[in-house]
Amino acid sequence: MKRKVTLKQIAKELDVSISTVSKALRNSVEISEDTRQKVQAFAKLYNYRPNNIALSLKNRKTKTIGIIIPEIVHHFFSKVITGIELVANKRGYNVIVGLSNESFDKEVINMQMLANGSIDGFILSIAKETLQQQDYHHFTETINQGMPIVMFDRVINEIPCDKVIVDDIKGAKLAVEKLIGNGCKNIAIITTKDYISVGKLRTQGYLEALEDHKMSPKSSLILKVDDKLLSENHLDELEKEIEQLFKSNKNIDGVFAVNELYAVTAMKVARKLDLEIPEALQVISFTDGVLSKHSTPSLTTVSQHGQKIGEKAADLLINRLELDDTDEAEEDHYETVVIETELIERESTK
Amino acid sequence: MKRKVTLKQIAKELDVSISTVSKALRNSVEISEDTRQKVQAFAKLYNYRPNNIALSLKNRKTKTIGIIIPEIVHHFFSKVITGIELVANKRGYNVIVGLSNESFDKEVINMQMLANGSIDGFILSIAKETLQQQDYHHFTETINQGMPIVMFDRVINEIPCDKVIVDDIKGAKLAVEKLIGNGCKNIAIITTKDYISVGKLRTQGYLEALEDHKMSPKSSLILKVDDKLLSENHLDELEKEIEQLFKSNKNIDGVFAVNELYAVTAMKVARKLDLEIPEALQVISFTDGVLSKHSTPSLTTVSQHGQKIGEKAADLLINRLELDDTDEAEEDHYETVVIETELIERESTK
DNA sequence: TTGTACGCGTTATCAA
DNA sequence: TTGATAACGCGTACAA
Repeated sequence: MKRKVTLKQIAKELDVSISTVSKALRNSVEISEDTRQKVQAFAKLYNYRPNNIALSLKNRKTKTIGIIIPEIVHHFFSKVITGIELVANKRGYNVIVGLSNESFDKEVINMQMLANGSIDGFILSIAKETLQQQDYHHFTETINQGMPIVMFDRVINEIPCDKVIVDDIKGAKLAVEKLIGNGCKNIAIITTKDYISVGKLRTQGYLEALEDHKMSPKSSLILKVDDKLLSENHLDELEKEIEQLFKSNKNIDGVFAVNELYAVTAMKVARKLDLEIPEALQVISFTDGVLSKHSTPSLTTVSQHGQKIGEKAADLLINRLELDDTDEAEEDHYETVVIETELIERESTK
Repeated sequence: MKRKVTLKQIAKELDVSISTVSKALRNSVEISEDTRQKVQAFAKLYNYRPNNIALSLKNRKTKTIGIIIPEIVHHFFSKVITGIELVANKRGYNVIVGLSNESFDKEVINMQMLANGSIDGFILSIAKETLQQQDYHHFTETINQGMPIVMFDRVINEIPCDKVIVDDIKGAKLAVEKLIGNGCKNIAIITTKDYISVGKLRTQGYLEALEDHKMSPKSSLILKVDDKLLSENHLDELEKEIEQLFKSNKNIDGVFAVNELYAVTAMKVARKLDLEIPEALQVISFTDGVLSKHSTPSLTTVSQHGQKIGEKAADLLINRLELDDTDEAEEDHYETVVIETELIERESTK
């Protein structure tokens, strides 16, 4: 077992100084052709690679991006990571992942672990618990220490950082307008409690679309599901709530769900109640994931382009990391990029 | 913007030496109660945290695990990551993720990037292309340099390292025997080409189950799909192949698919051909993911317990990393842990 | 053309 | 009880 070879070892072996080796490897003109050859040959033979950690310490940058997301078993988030990783690697960065598991404490701890030199900046989406508690000191502190953050999807406007979001309101409007255009008169929404910003915004889009078309929203058609029910363990309760919704509003002919799971579950309940899709009931969901594509019938969705979000977030972060320190104007100017949503029509609508 | 505070700055500020500060913070008895208090108060005020990179350089370990997987937008792999992250964090490690995107080159490059000091060891699942080319030098080289690897799911027996696998053969037998027990006489398998080791093993389990029950396998019932068709862009072709299978073998009454997508697609084709599930056709799939749970009908599956695989892999790796260097017996002894599969019965079987 | 010295932030050892 | 020094691996300014 040959340990990783260092400059020092090469130097000793070849009986030259460390800096000579270093220079020779970087093709410095200071070094004679002769020794350069010799050193490079030796280095190649022993498969020399500079130690990243030493470089990080020296350069005071790690070329690593920290990602903090609520969970990874989630089509949207893993798409975002794919996008981040793609751009990061292309630009010479690595990606280190922390999961908050929707918990405030884990989010804080994870950020602390990574902020102590392990990474150059964060890309993150905020945990539900953090959003509820509205305690954002760990973000501001991180930023104050000079470590940039890019937030995506679940963001806080007040925090000074770059952001990548989808236009949830517009996307929701798009969906609801599609239902209206298809002749739906009584459109229900299945959404989350308001402290989930995206849920709130999508609800807002729903309401705006109705108002724009002179359809007065009815509170009985707005189902705000407790997000505990999002967990796989509470599908039954979710079903019951939706069944209740359908039964007490027999005239529902359109459903807009703020995520795939709600939509798929709604379709399941509809089937149980013998509501034909899309004839008697049309369904549109936010978030274009695997479920939508492969459900029966397949779901019309508002796609958020998760990968594009990740790519954009990574570009924003790396751009900032590689800003000239002199450019103070740029440093103080934060961008909020909106990634356009897209309506993908499938079988659940006419 | 206050930069991260270092020992040096604290020392200067308090007019003591760096080593005094260091010791005071680690509660060394060498330091007087007085200065200890003073230093700790100051450190707390300025929110001092030791720099990870410096520690890594000094200790020659990073407390970071490198994960290389083919893709992350995949229920199984993200479950595994969840498991790894869980154990890693609990044991004080971070997790850095590289995606091979099923490409040999990206796998090699990613490993090289990380192996230069960024991490202490790898947990990985091998890219398809690597399996095809059967070029494993990057694994052996990494191991020879003293960096341990734990492989999961897609593994190579010949490589000396710990491994975590599911018993694909047994799992497949379980599934096929369930179909046989339910009265199926003509069971088809939809699998991958043989170079995908898990596909091959699951096929073997299928064959063994048939033979154990004196049912002679028919080659016409074995559909080996080109894995190009696994991509979302080629669903049509996949459907056609499966439709062809069903049409030329009208007596098929059971299908065992080696992954969810094949199974869901098979069900879709079955519906098109008016084959009732589970009355006329029963379907079982390997890999328990979101699709299985929410498809119509929901799928009976062989669950691989991805999270458990991740947890075990992380434990194996960290155990090895924290082995006493003296224990050579342990060092040379590699373990292969088999995570039991479990048949989860849902609506697609009787 | 080559080598010395320094610093990145930390800890361990040894000297004062 | 405190401080100076070396070392982890690297690159570079400067000296030889």
